[in-house]
Amino acid sequence: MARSSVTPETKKPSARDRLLAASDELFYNEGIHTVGIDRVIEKAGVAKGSLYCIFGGKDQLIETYLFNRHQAWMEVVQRGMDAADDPRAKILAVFDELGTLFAAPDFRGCAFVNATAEALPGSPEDLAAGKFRGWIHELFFSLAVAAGAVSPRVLADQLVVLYDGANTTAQMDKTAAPAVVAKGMVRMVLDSSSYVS
Amino acid sequence: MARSSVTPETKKPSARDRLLAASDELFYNEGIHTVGIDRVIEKAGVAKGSLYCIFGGKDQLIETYLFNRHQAWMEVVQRGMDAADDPRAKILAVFDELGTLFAAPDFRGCAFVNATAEALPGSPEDLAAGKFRGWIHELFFSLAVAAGAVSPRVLADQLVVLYDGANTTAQMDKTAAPAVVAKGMVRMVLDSSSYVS
DNA sequence: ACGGCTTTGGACAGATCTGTTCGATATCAC
DNA sequence: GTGATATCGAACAGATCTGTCCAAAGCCGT
Repeated sequence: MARSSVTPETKKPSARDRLLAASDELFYNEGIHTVGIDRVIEKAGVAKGSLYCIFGGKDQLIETYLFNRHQAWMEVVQRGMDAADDPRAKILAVFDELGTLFAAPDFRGCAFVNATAEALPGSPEDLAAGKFRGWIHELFFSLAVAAGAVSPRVLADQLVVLYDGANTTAQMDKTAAPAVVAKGMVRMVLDSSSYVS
Repeated sequence: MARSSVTPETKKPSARDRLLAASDELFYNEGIHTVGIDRVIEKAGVAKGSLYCIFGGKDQLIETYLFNRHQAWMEVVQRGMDAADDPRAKILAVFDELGTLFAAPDFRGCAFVNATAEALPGSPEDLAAGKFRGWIHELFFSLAVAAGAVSPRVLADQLVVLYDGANTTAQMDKTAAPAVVAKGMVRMVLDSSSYVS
């Protein structure tokens, strides 16, 4: 998944990349606190010493894991929005991307919501989640502005709730349907909010 | 909070109840895997032997913790709905209760969503979350039917997404506002869905 | 007051966790 | 090849975790 450094596509990935791939899968699937370092290095096929040489500790590994998740998801969303022309279509495209995300067999909810569930305030997980939330809010606010909504703040808040709702419902009920349900409500709030253009 | 057995209100609570009060606070605030048994028994002021005599192990303590959370929340919602007369008002009442929940200083999201974040499939947490989800869906579906919606299934699905969205957004952004935002969208979907009566 | 039950405190076992250390080995640039 | 660097393997330390055990002390109904 999320490659951190620019590694040539040839040969076997570096220890760092194998570590990141393994921690991504394990942390996401089973939870950050649930998974020990030993599980990660075993899956990555990397010596424990290398992990502490490369990352310095579990905390930094977690940080990088969340950073890469953030980065990868931003890129997916960006690509989805690029394929749409007008702001309204871009907003809907975000929820389309959510739909394909939910349909992935290993979907287990938003990594940041899950990390927050087992994070103490001020922990690396909490800080990463804060950055992610900032991005989400900026994304929907700028889209709401671009869409020419009379109250972009209101529209953005609604979109955030629908985004989070789709995510959580899909995770808890193990179905991709909430993406469609949320998209319907997105159309509703878009229609209810008056446009300038 | 959630008292499990019928204990007289006099004197100091039983070891079992102190254990449940402590685990409720610790598990909810810091996560289930994050908190060890020692923390729980220390906060409860109970010997470790008592815990294993009363509950048999951490798993059963977790089960009871989640069971009581489910029970307590059901009662709050029920009381809120009882104070409303028509189905539409009952639906809105659920989101009002969410609002006061979010405003509580120790709100940290839905206990079942958080538990699922660190739970493996088939674990006690996962099973408890499944029961909770069943209740949520039944609740909104029966309310949708009672409200005379043309497609109660559709309305119920929308309400579930709005419920989950309000919860998650409030948790992640540490604000009670999503209850109001969601309530606005609830009115929207209620108005869009045609009524028989 | 007595007997049954709960609870206590603390020691103990075994597993697992993070993190450290270090000599041996693989890899790669030159 | 040679040297620098990355990585390995494995043992080790110290903390923490769940769970067990048991004799002593407290509590409660009768």
